[in-house]
Amino acid sequence: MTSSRPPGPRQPTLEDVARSAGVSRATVSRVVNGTRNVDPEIQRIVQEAVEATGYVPNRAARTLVTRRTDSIALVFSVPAHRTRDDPFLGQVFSDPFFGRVVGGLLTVLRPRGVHPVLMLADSEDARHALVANLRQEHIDGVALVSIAPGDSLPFLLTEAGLPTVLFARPSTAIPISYVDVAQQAGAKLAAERLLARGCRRITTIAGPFDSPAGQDRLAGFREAMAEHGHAYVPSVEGSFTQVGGERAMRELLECHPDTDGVFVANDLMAQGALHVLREQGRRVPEDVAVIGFDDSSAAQASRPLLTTVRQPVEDMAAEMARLLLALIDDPSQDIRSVIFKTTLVERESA
Amino acid sequence: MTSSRPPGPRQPTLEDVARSAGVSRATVSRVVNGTRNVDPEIQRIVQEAVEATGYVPNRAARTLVTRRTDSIALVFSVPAHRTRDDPFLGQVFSDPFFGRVVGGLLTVLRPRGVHPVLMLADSEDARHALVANLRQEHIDGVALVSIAPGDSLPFLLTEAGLPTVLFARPSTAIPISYVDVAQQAGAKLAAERLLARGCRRITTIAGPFDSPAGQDRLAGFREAMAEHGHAYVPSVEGSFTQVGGERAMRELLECHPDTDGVFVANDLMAQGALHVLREQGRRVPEDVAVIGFDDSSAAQASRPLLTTVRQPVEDMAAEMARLLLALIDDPSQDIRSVIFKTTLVERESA
DNA sequence: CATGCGGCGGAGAGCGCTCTCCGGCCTTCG
DNA sequence: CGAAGGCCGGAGAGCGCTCTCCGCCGCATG
Repeated sequence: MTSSRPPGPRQPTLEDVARSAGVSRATVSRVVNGTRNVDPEIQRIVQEAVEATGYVPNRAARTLVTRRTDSIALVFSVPAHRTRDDPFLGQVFSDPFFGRVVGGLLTVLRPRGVHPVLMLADSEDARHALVANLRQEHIDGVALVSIAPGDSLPFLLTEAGLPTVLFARPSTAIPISYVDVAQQAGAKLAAERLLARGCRRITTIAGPFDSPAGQDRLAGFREAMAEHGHAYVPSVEGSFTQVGGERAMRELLECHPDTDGVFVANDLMAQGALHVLREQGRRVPEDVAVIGFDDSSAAQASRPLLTTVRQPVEDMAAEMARLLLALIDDPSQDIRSVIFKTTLVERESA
Repeated sequence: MTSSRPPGPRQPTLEDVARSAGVSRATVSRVVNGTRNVDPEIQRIVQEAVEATGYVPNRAARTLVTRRTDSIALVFSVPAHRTRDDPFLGQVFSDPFFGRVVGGLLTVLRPRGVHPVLMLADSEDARHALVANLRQEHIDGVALVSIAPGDSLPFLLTEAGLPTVLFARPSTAIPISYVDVAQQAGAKLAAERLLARGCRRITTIAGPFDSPAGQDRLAGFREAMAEHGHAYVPSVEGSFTQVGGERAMRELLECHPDTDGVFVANDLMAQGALHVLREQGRRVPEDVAVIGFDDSSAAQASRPLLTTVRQPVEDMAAEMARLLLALIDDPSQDIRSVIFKTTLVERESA
């Protein structure tokens, strides 16, 4: 562990630039950071010296004094136990959702020169290690995507005083900033669409009951249905995975063979549901209309193309980044939540 | 930019621990890093002092002297222009492949306490900025996934003397370490499978001709077919995306309506191909057998389930991490390549 | 008993940067 | 014409850590 880099051609330092430009270190620093008025002529000279020497500031040195790293942690907090439907660690990341979050974050982070450091919290140990890690001040803040029910991380992080923003409402009420979509309103869009199509025997495949998204979508859907006189909507819980959706759809068809419309709480499950419907000879949307949630890539990969409630994941992630950067700039800032609107993307399945 | 953190309760430093334990800074450092023999009794005392004070080493300070960051860059280098089939930045990341690489890397990186910093190089400017960035010594090495044809980054990185490992063979010969699969052997598996099934009018949807993977899979497939007396295999170039696969499949069916077996150079395209085949009333595998490549999540999301050539992406990524860490430990090391075997995953489509 | 040597703790010099403080100069105003 | 104030560059003190060097001590060896 004591390996230092071979001496080699040492990187130029501020000192070198200063000497080359015939000014003091402080002045070079000021020019490089644009931090105070510096005589234009001197500025030019310094710029040239920087070019000539090929100087790049050393981040560690800068961080040591500013206590700023210009890095944030992008943490995915996931359940410790793999479920039947999701046996692999890899699965967490093979969900396209993951990539969309990253993409959205980067649109905001890159122009500001902030780098995301990827971290995975998949056990209670990992969560604590992570907090210790973050206390090493090698990160300015945390963008947390938690899909672990009853996750302790939001709490641990706020407790540690780390600027944190969540993707999606925390499952227990905690004073913490987050971005989310209007889940219930989204579910309502789905309900209205199904009703407008003339569906009368409507059922739903819900997300896990221990996830806020699962709860909200189900609640929103039921409420909207109730408003239209449908007092009761049969539902089956699924695990937000494709095979979970298949299993749920089978169960639903068994108990409610006359189903003519299904709201499925996410696209992955909806994709599974479509497979089962086809397998059982039901035409979609003629016999059974299907609406998903997310508008993920699965929605366009499925046949028929999935009508779904669009969640603007990239925009949400971008906003998460903005909130986080603001919070880092001023930690005393009030916590905030930003709720995004959903839209119904009408394709073929409903 | 001049925001310092409010003073607050300062983090304990080595100095604090040393004082509390009644020893010198150096000794505490030695205990914390396990770097030299220290009297067991003193070791114990120091440990306790560390616990008592809640000390965590400051990474920036450590990095400043060791020139080690314990972070690597995970760089995705992608084409500047979006293609018709892939118009969005987000798409790069919504490919499940991305997540699988991350998952594999983490299995090796985490136990070693190394963090991946996510970076995206999507333009020539971005690539140069990235190199400058890396020269700030805020990263020990680079794991590069390049899907940009003729990418300059592998060259720029080696030139800059940064420890680098590629995922997949570089498109131009460059002295650089990489991991890859035996693409041609994989394509051969597909060929043999199709032939064994009795397919006689075999065609293929190739990947982009300017990507090594695209070339190799096509070459390997053709060679294997030739070995079995099939001198010529009609092929259409696709873009490695689902709609690219659809387009290619349509074209293929138009020119070669008697096709009874198709090797598709990746699963995403194969998924598109399956849709087109169904749409045109061809049964899979009875009328047309289809084999994909990758064994990505798309293979299991499609119906019929896709028979495909498995690429052990997670294992490859893990090996990439191992190679990189070794290279970082000893930069004078010879460059190496590790080639993984493919296997045929037999499902329903062939 | 003198000498050598290995083991182990302490002292202190940086790593490269930022930032406060100071002082010189120029401008401005009484 | 003198004092006050503003602007801008330089000096220098750290930030928290590692690591080399030094010196002490205890033991083995001649």
